[in-house]
Amino acid sequence: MTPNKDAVAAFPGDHHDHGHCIDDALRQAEAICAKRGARLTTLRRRVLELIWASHAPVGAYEVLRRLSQEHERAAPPTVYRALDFLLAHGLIHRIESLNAFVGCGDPADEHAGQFLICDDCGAAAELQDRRISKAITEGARKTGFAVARSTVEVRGLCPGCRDTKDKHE
Amino acid sequence: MTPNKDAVAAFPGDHHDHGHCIDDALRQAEAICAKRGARLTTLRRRVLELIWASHAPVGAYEVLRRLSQEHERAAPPTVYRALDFLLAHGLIHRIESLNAFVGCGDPADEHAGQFLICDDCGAAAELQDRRISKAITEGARKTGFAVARSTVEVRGLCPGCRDTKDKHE
DNA sequence: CCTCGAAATGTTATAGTATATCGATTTCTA
DNA sequence: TAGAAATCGATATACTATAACATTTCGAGG
Repeated sequence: MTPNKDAVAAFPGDHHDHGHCIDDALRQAEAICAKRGARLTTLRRRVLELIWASHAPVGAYEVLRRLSQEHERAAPPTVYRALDFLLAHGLIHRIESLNAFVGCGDPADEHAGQFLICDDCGAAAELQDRRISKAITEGARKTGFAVARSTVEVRGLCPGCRDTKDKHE
Repeated sequence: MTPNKDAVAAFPGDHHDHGHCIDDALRQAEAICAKRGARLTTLRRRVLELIWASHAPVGAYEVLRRLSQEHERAAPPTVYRALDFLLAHGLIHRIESLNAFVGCGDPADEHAGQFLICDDCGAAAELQDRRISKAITEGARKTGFAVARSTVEVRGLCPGCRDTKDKHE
C-alpha cells in the first residue's frame, strides 16, 4: 500500500512548468501500458497529450477539433475509443458534471477520483483524501448500501482565482 | 438550523406505499411554492409527478415521452423549462453521472445532494451526511480551495439488491 | 371588468455529447 | 507467414440540451 496520500494534489501555480506535467504523464502512461501489455498507440498517446494540454477538463469534441488539425480522418469514435482506453487504464478521469476529461496525475495508484474544479479558471485538481472516502463508505454503510465506486466533484474557487477575486472585487 | 440529519434518507423497501411518496412530494412542493410566490403550474406539477414515478432517476427525454402521451404539444424545451424550475426550487436534483433527475425527499431543507445509486435496480437514495460534507470542505481547505457546492454520487448495491445477489449468486 | 406587462408555454431549429455498425487495416502470435 | 485479434476508418444515428422567437396565460393596478 502506498503511504498516506491525503490531499496529495493541489493546484499548480500559474507559472508552473507545464511541459514537465505533460512529459511526466506520458512517461508514466508508457510505463504502465508496457507493464500491462497494453498498446499506447500513436493516436492514444496523442489524445492523452491533448487532454494534458492544460489542467482544465476537456470535452471529447474539443479533443476532436484539436486532433482534426493534424489528423485528417478523425471522427467522434476515433476520440471516444481513445478516451475509453485511457479511462480503462486510469490514465484520465471523466468529470461527470462537465462531460469532460482530465489527465490523472497519479495513474500508477488505483484510486477513486475526487476533484476540486475552479468555477473561474476551469482547472481541476485531484484529491485523494481518505477522510472523504471513509466518510462516504461509512455514511453509505449505515443505510446498508455497498459502495462500489464514487464520484466526488467539488466546485468553487482555486487558490489563485480566489486571490484575484479578493483584489478586484 | 434543522436538527442533525446525518444519513436521513434510506432506500424504501420494495413494497412501500409509493403513492404516499408522491402525494407527500406534491404537497410539500405546493407548500414551498406558495410560500415563495412561485407558480407550480399544471405542467410543472405534472413533470414533478412523472419524476416521482419511482425512486430511480429519470432522463429528461423519458419524462418527455411520458408527458407526450397526455400532452400533445410537449417538446424538449417544455420539459427542460419545467425541470429548471423544479431544480431552482430544490424540488428535484440532477444526477450528473446519469444525466437524469430525481425527486428531492426533503425540499424544505436546503442541502447539498449526496446520492447512493443502485447499479442493479437504479434507485437513488439521498443522503445528508455532515461527515461527508465536512470531510470535503476540510479536504478542500487544505489546498486553499473555497468550496461553493459539491456533487457526490456513489454507485453500488442497495440493501434489497444486495440481498438478492447473495441468494442467487 | 379591463388592460398592460411579465411570466409561462408553444414552436422550430440547432448545438453538443455519445454510440452502433460494419468494413479495412494493422499487429500479434502460433 | 497465415490466422486471429485488436485497432482504426467511415457512416449513420441516438441521446441530451439550448437558442430564438411567437403566442398564450396570468395577475396586479387602474
